[in-house]
Amino acid sequence: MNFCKSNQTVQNTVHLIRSDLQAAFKHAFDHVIEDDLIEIQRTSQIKFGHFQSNIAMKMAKALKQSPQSIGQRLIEPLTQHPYYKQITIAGPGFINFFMSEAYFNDSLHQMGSSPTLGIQSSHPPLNIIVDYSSPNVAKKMHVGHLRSTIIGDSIVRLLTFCGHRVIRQNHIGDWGTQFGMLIEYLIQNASDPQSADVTTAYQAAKKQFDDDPAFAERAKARVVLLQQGDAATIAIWQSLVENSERHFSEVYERLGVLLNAADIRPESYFNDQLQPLVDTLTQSEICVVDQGAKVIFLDGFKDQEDRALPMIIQKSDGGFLYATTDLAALQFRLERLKADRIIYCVDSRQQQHFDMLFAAAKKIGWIDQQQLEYALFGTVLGEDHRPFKTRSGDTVALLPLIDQAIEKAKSLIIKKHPNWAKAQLNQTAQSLAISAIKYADLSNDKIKNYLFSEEKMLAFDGNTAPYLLNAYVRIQSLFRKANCDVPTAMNGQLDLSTEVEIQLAHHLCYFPIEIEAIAKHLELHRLCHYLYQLAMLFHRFYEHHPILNDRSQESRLALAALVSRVLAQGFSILGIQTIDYM
RNA sequence: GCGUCCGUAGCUCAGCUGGAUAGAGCAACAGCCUUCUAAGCUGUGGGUCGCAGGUUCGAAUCCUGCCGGGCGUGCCA
Repeated sequence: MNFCKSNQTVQNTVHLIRSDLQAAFKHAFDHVIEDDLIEIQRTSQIKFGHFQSNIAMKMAKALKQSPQSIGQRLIEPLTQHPYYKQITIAGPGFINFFMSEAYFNDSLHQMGSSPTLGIQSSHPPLNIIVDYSSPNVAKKMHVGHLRSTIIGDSIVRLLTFCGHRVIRQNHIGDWGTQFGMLIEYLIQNASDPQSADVTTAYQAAKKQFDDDPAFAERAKARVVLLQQGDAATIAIWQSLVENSERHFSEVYERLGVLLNAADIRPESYFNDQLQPLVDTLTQSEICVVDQGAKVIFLDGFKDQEDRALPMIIQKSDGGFLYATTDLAALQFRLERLKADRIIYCVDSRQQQHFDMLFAAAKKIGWIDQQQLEYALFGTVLGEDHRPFKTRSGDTVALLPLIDQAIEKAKSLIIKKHPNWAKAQLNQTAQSLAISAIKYADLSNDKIKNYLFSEEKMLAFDGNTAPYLLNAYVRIQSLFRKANCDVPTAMNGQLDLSTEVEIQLAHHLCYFPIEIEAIAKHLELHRLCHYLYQLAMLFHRFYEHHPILNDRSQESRLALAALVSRVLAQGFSILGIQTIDYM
């Protein structure tokens, strides 16, 4: 399956080199080698040229010749194409290709004339479901929801950019026994469920549940009322849900993520389907009764005593579990939403649960060609390398965390621009802080735990949002000074002459290929790394070359314009807002 | 115990399907603003890639076994 396709000069050039090598091989050794045996890769260092092939080393044994002599015979007939500037044999036998200015001019021109920077939409588009964020009603969103929300949002943007039909699913936790005690507590204290501070109420309810047996009894009875659909109970529950959803919306809006009310498909949505689902699975003997519970046994899962560990889908008391809801949600996504690919953006601690879910779906026979996968992520750690908590040991709430980052950004901006108007200061600080939080998360390999450091994420040096945004801001400033804009500058004639310009061009050309690879494996940190290198190369270019009022102004502005577009496109995929001043 | 993930410079992290002398940033030291945003650029020092085997022309990368750490492991989510 193709998740994203790049089709432009670079890729055509890779094909060109490959087929040239193939022809040369046939000519020199009367031997046909298969396409996929000839890898063409980007060189590790600029002194080795722009592309390289290791085919001479691969074939040395079979041909009983040294890689160097094989390489030598291969490159002789290769030197004709105007895209090749120089071809050399080096090191243990690499064939290094140095590309010509014509190649870079053509590549950049083609990229610049494409509205999608050379990325071709996937045909046909796939229905891709991204399950992310998934906060719980009756709890404020906290740092534990941050990664799923940010990573999921970026995955949605990435796959949308690649031309897919992406369906967001926010599987919020709005059902379960805990609502019995919460509702009972609110009734007892005559609290308004629309406006109550649910986190505090929840904690108090839990405490009373543990300490007061009479309350616990009433809470349990309330669960039954809720499940039976008692009108008064449902009304309170509904208010609680609305209360929480307003809070979720506020967080999503402040973070600038795409999730909205229409993406919410809560646990309660599947309530009616749980019993029928269990019954069907029982009838087909996929689900069996074990120790009083209804379970599905799956190969390869063991408990602590090395016995088969089943997935429990109905408790011995008749209650359902999150495995049941997830199973029903999966069925819904496959059958009703016609999912081709489903991506669960969840904490890596849930891996086993989802392994079981996927295995169950296969056992039931729901899965044909569709792909179930997850974007697993590690824990957010504090500077002490322990899970990120407040000083008192509580989970860190999201809104105060965002506010704090904004304050920090403000103080940094004031140092540089003491005279900025309040509105500009606030707006820039907000953009910078949100970008910093997102970028810090996305730039780390998501499977690893990551260290949350406000200091580092807002640093102006290194692989941070401010550093990248600064490259963008510098370009916008250039265009203001030149009285020109990006689309106009894009039409300028390129005339690349220096090593730094060529390096920048070479890196730009790789954008579509990077995006293609990133979309396949959902490696967002790789996009960050790519953009970081682009920003670094641009800063170097900017520092070493005069741009305005230089005889190369037209060419250099065209180059800057393309950098601007690629940065902006990259930021857009990461969910980062561009700014024009900082 | 079993499963799973992680282990790369003092610190935070890259290293793509195996490829050349393992790369950035921070921190340390030394330079660069009468021209486009110095929130920048240039240079120096710093690594037994957890350990040991194996596969290979070639291993941080693949395989096996250890060591260390996180997480999960039957009716919570």
